[in-house]
Amino acid sequence: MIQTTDSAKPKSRRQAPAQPPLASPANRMQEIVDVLRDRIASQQVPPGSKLLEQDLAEEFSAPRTAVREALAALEQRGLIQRIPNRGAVVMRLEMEQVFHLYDTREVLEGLCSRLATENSRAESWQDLVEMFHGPMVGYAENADFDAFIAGYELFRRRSQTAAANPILTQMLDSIYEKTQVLIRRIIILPGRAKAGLQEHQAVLQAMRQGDAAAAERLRRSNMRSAKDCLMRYQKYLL
Amino acid sequence: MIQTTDSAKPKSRRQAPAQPPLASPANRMQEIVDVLRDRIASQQVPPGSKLLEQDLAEEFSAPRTAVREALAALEQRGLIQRIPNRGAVVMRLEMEQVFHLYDTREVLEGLCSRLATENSRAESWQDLVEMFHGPMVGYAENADFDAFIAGYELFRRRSQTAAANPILTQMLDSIYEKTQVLIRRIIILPGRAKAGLQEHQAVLQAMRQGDAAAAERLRRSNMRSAKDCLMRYQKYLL
DNA sequence: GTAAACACTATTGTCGACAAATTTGTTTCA
DNA sequence: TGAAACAAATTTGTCGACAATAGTGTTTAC
Repeated sequence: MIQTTDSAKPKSRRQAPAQPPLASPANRMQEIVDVLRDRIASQQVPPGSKLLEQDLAEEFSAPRTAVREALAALEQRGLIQRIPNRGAVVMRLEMEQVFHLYDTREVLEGLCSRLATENSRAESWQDLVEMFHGPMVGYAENADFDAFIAGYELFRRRSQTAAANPILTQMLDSIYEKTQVLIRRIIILPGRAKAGLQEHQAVLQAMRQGDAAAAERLRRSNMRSAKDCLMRYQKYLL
Repeated sequence: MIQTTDSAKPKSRRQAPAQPPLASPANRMQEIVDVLRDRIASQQVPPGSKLLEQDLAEEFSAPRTAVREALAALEQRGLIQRIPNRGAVVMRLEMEQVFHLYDTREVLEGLCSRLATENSRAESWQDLVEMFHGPMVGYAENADFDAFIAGYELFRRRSQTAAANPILTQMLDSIYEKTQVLIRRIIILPGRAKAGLQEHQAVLQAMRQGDAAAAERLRRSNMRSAKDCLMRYQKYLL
């Protein structure tokens, strides 16, 4: 009933293909998940929207079963809510939940910055330091929020990659995909872009000096500051 | 195609049943997930075991589709690995991954202790303080590891409840269900039970005094200490 | 005219049959 | 004897049909 498959090859048999396909035919579902995830994160489909299995099946020209699996996956990720016999709606995030997300994100981002600093040569952050003291300053002053946010994202990606912790990455991603849309609303709040810029500069300086503890502390205070801003202006946001 | 369902009741219709059933008929699958989760976490089914859909379907007397959904859920939780056309095997955790789990857990547990302290009256921790200075001392000395671990779990549960952060709870749980089996191996390492006891006493003292920052710091150093112990003896563990 | 009872439609949930792929067993050939 | 080629059985993947449930519109009774 339960057999542990300790990989021992008693006989030389036909060996498995070096490249387990897993690309084209099998996971038609994963594509549906990804597309819906993006739509939800970017609010192309607004919170509260109903997701009809039939419609999605036609749109992706996939059987309803595949759509169903995709919806199950999105439910587990907390992006949609499914009520038995009533269907799936895009999760609506309450302010309280946003605060919970930010509290959690604070410590995870701190860890991410610390690990990234510990695992990299200090000089490897030089280009980001220059970016945040050069172009990013202009973006903030000119209110070019798209470019500004793109800078943030680059910093995030680089940090996550350097941190090299898949569990951490997964958890941070699961937070991002829920709060992504908030960034654009926070950044336009009075003084927030400038404050965020300075805080990022401070974090990067610590990383550039190889001071992992300081990087963690500063990144946390950065997140905390963003949350404070959010709390102060919450009436204008949701 | 996309209609936001703003809950407005234009007419007084038959209203939905006060208790959305969601208990008996609908989620036959959830039970399968829970059972399998427990078996995997407790290593009743060892890492590397193959999980056959047919067998599980018969055991739970459920259609194979339900089992399939359950397996998809377990895969997303990172408890099993599914290879297309080849089936599902219980995930085997490498030492490297364990370290990643512990790094992440460190900051999350720290947050948990801090929030728990902030949200509760300081006196509410009195009973746990007494437990960790009373019975738990005996369990550690007599090597009654079952009782000792039960004490740990009580502390965890109380902390999580007091922290009142669902996102945090979910993430910590997803770590627990992967490392649960390790606790029993760490606790028997030379000096670990005693060290763990003292560290918990310190955390609880901070919580008892309402010092949230200290609670976070001490809990983190507790986790770090457990990880160090794990690293030192890793040869004897995996 | 309002509200309950009924019928109809739309949508989700369940299930088994069939197809595709992999593994296992057997035979064949050097 | 051993490895390749073939055949059989097991296992996973896909799909559409049917059942069950919730939502909507209509009728009926008071």
